[in-house]
Amino acid sequence: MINDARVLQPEFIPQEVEHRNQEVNVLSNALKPIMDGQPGETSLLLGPSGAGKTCIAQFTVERLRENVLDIDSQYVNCWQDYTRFRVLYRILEGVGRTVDIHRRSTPKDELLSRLQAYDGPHYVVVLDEVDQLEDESVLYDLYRTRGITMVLVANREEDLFSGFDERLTSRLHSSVRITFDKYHLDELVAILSARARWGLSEGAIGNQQLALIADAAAGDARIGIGILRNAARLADQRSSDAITNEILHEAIPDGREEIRRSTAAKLREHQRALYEILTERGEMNPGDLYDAYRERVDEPKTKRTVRNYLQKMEHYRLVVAEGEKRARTYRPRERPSRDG
DNA sequence: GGTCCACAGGAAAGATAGGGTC
DNA sequence: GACCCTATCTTTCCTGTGGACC
Repeated sequence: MINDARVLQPEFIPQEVEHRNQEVNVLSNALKPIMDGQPGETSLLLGPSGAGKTCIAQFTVERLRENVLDIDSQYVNCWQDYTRFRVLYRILEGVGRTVDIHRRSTPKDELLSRLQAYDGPHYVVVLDEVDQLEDESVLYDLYRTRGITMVLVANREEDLFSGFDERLTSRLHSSVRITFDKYHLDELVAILSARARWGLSEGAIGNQQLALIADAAAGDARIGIGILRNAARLADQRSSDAITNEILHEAIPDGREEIRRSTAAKLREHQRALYEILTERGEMNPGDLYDAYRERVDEPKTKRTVRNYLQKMEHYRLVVAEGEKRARTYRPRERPSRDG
């Protein structure tokens, strides 16, 4: 059933992309000056989750690397590397300059100085989920660093710029913007069909089943690929030659839920306790939530720390905070539905 | 309108932990 | 091993805000 499991992984970068030629062309043009030894234009990729932003950014940079001999590139997920130190560290890592940098004994200014002293080939840095950065000043520093071209990936422009200071906003306003829409049903079917062709044995899945997955994914390619992966795994476990409708009905809820589960799995003990309380009880006010949290854990953190945790979980898109001041409530973010 | 209370979130200080130096 | 440096996490203190109650 599964010939190549890599193509069903979310981080897989395909050799060819479906239905995003225009976006690839715009980004390629923004990066084109690099081919002549000039810096590329800062690019901003915007759009909803699963619309192909990350994939297109990495695909285009890879294609550039095939055409330019002297070029370095690095992908940084700001969701995981959200501090200034970690972003700079990850970028230096991309050019092998972290050998003697230690997490807790190297001042972050040293990291920036080292990056500014970089005199190697032109360096393209893809900063994914850039709206999750704790300290956006690192973007300004990177903007001013010679030899670095930034490709920024975010969901919503308003959310991104709301946290930036004027200096940075005015710089980024002149960047190349590429907006991604959700995939249409037939586009998603084509993407899934390609993945099935590359990763599964012939005849493993039919068009009707692909359409079912695409319909359930509601325009989100990550969810669609997740469902396909789950379905293939289930079929494999049952020694079935093909993914049937029956298998799909089992795989669809799991595929939708998988992204949230993997995010929740990264939470620390106290954060997870809060998240579990909210998923068990639904919407709660901060006081009740804190009381329940205190009962659940052995050594509870202070209210202020819990507020920080909740803020972080809101950023992770696990929790929704509604209302202000005394009217504030928290609830777990609903499962993605077909209605979006 | 005044007061109380619950809440958010900023600032600063303290605690913690990893690594370097002597 | 003691001490220093640093990033990161946590706590404490504080201000501002808005709803509830009188």
